[in-house]
Amino acid sequence: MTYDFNSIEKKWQDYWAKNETFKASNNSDKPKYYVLDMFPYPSGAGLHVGHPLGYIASDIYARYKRHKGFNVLHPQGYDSFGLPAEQYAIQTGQHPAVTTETNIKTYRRQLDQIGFSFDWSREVRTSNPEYYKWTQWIFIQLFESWYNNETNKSEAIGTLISKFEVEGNATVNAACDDNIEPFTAEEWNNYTSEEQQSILLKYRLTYLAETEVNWCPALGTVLANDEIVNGVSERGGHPVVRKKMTQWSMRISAYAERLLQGLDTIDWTDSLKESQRNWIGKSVGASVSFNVNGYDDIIDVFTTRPDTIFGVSFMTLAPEHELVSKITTTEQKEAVEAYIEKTAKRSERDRMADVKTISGVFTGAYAEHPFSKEPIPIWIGDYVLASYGTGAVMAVPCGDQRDYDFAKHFDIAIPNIFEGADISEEAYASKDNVKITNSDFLNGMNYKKASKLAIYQLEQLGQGEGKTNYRLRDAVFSRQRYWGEPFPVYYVNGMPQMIDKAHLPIVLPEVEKYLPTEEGEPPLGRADVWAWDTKTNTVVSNDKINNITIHPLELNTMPGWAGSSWYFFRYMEDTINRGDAFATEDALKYWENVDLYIGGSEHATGHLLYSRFWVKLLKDRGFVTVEEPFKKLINQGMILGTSAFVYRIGFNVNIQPNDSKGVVLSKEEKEKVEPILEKYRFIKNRFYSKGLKKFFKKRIYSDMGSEVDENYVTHQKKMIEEDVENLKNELGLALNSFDKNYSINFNPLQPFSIFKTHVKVQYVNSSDELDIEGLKTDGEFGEDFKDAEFILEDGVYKVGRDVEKMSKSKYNVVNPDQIVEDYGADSLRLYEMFLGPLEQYKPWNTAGITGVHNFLKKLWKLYIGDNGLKVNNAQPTVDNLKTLHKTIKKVAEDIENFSFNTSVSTFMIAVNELTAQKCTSKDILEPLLVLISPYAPHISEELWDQLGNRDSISTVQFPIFEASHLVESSKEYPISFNGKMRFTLELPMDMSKDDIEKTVMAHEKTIAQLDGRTPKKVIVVPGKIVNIVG
RNA sequence: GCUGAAGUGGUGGAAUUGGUAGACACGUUGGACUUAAAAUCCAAUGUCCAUUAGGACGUACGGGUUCAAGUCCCGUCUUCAGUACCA
Repeated sequence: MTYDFNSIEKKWQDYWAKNETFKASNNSDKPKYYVLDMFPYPSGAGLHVGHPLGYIASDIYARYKRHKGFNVLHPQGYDSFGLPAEQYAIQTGQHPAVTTETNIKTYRRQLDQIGFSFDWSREVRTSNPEYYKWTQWIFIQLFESWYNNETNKSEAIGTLISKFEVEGNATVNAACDDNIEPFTAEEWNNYTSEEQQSILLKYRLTYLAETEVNWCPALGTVLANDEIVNGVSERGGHPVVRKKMTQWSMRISAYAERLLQGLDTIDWTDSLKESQRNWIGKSVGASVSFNVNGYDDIIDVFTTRPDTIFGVSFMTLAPEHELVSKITTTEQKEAVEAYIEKTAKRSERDRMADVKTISGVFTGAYAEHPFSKEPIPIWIGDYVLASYGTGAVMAVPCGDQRDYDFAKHFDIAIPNIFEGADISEEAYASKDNVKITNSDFLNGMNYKKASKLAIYQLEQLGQGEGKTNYRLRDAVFSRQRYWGEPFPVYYVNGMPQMIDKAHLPIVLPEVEKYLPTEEGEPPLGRADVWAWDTKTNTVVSNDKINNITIHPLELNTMPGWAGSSWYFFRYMEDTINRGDAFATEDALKYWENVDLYIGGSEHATGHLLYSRFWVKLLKDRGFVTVEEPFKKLINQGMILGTSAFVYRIGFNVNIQPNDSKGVVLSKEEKEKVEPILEKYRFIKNRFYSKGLKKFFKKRIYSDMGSEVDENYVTHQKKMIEEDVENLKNELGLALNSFDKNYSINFNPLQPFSIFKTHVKVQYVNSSDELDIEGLKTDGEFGEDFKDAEFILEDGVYKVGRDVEKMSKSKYNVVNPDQIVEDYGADSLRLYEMFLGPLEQYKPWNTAGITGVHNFLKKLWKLYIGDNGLKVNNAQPTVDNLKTLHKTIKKVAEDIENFSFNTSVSTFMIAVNELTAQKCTSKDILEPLLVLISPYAPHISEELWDQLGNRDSISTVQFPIFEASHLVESSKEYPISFNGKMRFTLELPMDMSKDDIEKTVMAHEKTIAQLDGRTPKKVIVVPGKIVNIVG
């Protein structure tokens, strides 16, 4: 019997599905363990070998935990709202729900064939109305909440209204908009309903506000900060501009401190926590108010260095600052306006890219120093960002490099307030090891003391206070897209109203086209049936809108992160109970939160921050009991593709007039010559093998002279002679017809250009040799290679290789389907783990899979011989037991440490040893299968079955390690001389230090090594090493 | 610039508290089996010197601590990732 992996894997996958082997129970005596993968977006391209990496790791862990006696929840689902399906819909007119369904089918088939132990009965899809009903419900909860800074948690909006009714807003300490006017209880009670609603919006955790958003014209939508990379959109790389729009926002900033503090309670990687800390960007300092001379206005600034208050020599406002136009003097008006116009034109991207250029204008106005009462000139400059802090800074050039550069550039005074600091070249930016001077009452103090006192004195003046600032901005929540969750919102007189929970879900309407309307409204603006009837509580036709009982519905949809911010709770609930709640109290109580979460690090500041925010809100409002969604998180590294390249060349030719005057070609002449030059600049149809590339690095053979070796010249000559001749002939013909004399010159430094083109990795074997015929007949490349000529080296065409991200456009994608068919899912699983540490980025190389595949064949042969099962009840030998228990120990440690690559090696060693030992003992081979089963479940189930077991191996107890089997009676001691190992010597384990020394010193090899010298010292570490010094 | 991670054979990688560097694989070379191929099995494989015995060098680079350093300390370089006028 041979190892027929295809039928074995099919058999067990069917068995697991039929018996619901991995269905989790919400009622169990066993301890719970929740293992979760970041759920995939089902793209049209299907899975490539990089995708399952994390799933395999989490599956091994889940299966291990089952062996360890845990009730394991290991679900999977789809993040099925998203841009690609919508883009596809725009192009083809196909409904995104249809393509999404097709893609999910492909994903499911691909996932199933890898043998994951998912509980599919709990699947979720964010685009299913029964799911997004609850996303809409959570949105309503956010709307119905405000953040009370006194209790440091969110409360129902009703508690805020009660306060307003009794005390007004003076005593309320809430996370809210900063432009709220104070009002009394009486005023509140006299406001119209609309005025009240408008005020409440400024307190709600999700609110409608006109915000500056990142508008991406190419995508026709708004993007969140984390969806922009280097000033362009993450998807597609389109430019992004600032634009004011009325949008739903999430008041995540209310949770900044708790999001920061919470990081200390969770087991995530340091780099991930650091990313979130940076994103939250807490800075502690003070706010200081400067009076503007001649006006009633004040300028508030935030500073982290209140101790340097006496070092202020100017102030800088962002060009967008609201006071600029008011305080600018007539003399400076023109310059200021010109500057504002100039900076407004510069895109955010330009401003970010160009950090070096210093620019700014004096407004002519002065502020008053709070202590010295000296006048301080007020400047504007675009190095101050309107969106951070108050959009104004107190500039302390001696202590801040940007202020320093600005002062130097505009020749503003740089007073030194640091004792003994040299500020002739740059600012002294460090807080440490320096005392304040020239600063009145702060003289002689260090940073800490001076800051404290400065804040105290500012408070006495009523011109400042201690303050903490966060970089974290509120998150824009509206998207001008079709394929996302509709908001459960309609508008009465422009004021948003929530639809009652009882009427959810509000289902995405049908539209004819998935594009924005001609008026620039989002795609939902095209829906004909998209109005809310408050009498019948149904969605009705738009033409019925009367703005009395029937109102327009919200046209935006929610962003991608809405559905993914809470899906981990949905899995906790069995499908049957999902109607009444997003998850029942019992389910939430039992599963609590995710014990292990595995996914990519690209979600560091998006999904992983927003989920934490929503969970904290749900906790505050009493819907869940946990403060954090993911206890432990591991980032799997990306599997990279090894791209293959073929090479083409071209000539860099110049045409020069023979007279020295350097007359250029006339227009007509140029027209004649250009096409010829173009033809040879890139010789399209000829491909050179990689090794021949080097012959094109240097000069053309004809002007090489004798300095170059024979080989070089002959090679190059052979290959390009014809081309050069043709080029010269064709050009010569053209040039001869001209009046002037021209000559053809190859660019002396770089006569050739080398071009590389991606080719499909499928046509390249493990020795980098290209299957030319396969490539030529590949339809996908069209005519590109059909008539091409391939110049070989040593009889073959060698491609160049480079490691890049796996992507369809780079032709380096490896599909797992083919691998599963050729080697089996168990081989794929083992190999993905064997590649290297989970967290690391690593290139894929299919050739190596034969190693793990051979291992599985050897494993099979250990159990099954030509005449069937070899396993018997033989008494295990000491060596058998040693091998087994060594393996148990190592594998258990590896899994706990997520070091899956090393356990695969351990299995190989174990099987190699047991094969050599000719082990047939069931007592050894049965537990070995349990060890291997999390990694290679199909073969393990099959052999387990053949050993006569009736039930699945999946919940069999993990073998128990017994140290007694590893106790050695002797040790192969390395004997080193001056730290260098020279030979080994087997000595009894219980031999004393002195005896070891005596035995070693008496050994002939020691004597030979020493060659008559007397050692200075002999180090003996029993059980470890002997080192002879001297 | 800042923050974080990393740098080990031809390749992926191993070495858990400082104690035999290169486990386990891939690849390569040679051999066995076969009419042949595939599959399988055996052997060699860090570099250099040497017929052998053996020796020298060797974990990015330069120093240091130690009987002993891939591992600890100081400095430098390179790569990758994140972030960036954040006051």
